[in-house]
Amino acid sequence: MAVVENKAQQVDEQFVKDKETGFLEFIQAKGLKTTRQRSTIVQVFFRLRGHISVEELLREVKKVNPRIGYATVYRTLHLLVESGLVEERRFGDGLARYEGRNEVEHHDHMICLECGKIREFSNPKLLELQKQLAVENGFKIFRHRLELYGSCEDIGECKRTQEMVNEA
Amino acid sequence: MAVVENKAQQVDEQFVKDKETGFLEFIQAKGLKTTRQRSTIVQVFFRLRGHISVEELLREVKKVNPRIGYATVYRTLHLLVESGLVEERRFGDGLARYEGRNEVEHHDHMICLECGKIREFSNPKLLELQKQLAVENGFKIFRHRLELYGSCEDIGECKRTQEMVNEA
DNA sequence: TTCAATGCAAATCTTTTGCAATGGG
DNA sequence: CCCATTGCAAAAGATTTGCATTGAA
Repeated sequence: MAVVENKAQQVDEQFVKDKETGFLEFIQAKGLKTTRQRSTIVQVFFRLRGHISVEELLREVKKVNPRIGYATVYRTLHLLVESGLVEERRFGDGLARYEGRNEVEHHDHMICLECGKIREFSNPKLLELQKQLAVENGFKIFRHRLELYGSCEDIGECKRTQEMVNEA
Repeated sequence: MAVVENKAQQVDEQFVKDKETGFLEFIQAKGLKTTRQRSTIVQVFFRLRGHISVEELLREVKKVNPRIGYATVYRTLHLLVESGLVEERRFGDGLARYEGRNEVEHHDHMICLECGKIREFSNPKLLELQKQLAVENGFKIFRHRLELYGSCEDIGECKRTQEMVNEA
């Protein structure tokens, strides 16, 4: 088991390192400075998976360097978005979440209103249809966002999760 | 011209009255009270078109009754959303916008990042495809949101708008 | 009469900003 | 050395809430 974890960690570390390199290139191209704080934040961010809120990120960042505060995390996150490595999302609760780009090429979201689980999906026909509709309207798409809100109860996911929560 | 405006106003008033009735039914079904403020806010809201921010709504509401404040507008808006007559939307600038339901049955949005214009569109094939994808994932859709971000420059809308702004 | 609704101000929550101190290039 | 970056705290902006007063049923 320790071996498997090490393997996974190595893969992760390569992924994280690539992202960090990409960010440093962006930083340097803009004539900005590389700092310990920025490196820490970027590394911690790309070790996390999913849709990360600023609060979650700061909590993890503080484990590495407790002196880093909200301001620096916000500022670095904005740079990450500007660099194109990260996307900002807002799902309804008024608070931004951030997601590393290219974890999967592109995807949309199904958000379960019962259990809060967020599932990712993607479909080429959908992209094609969107592009077609844009052309019909003389509109050029830079990016899009599609969110399906509903319930994943049908496949028992919800109930299972709820029960696990209740049992805990 | 005055005649045309009257005609339009009459149609509007019928629409507004229908919405208000629907809201009062909801209020009474919940055992809540109908108040002057709530009527005012609902009427003013449904006379407006488009994607209305709380600030915009309050400004208009104050023209009718200047004593009404943010709190009541927020609270009434929440009731309207709960009643299903109104939908809340968030486009990226961190501030909620509200839109009357059924103005058009359902529609999605194209948001121009150059000029900020928001165009509505809708397409049955899109709905069909979404439903199909949901079924494949054992997911039941209650509602969805699709936003295309890009540019409407191609059809000259942007430029025209920009020039008008510059000339002003 | 009773209890929900209102209006105001204060509180909260997320995000941004000013500024003195720090530190990269 | 110079100027961008940091950390803190204060500010800003959107939304919610506590509470005394008002008003609908």
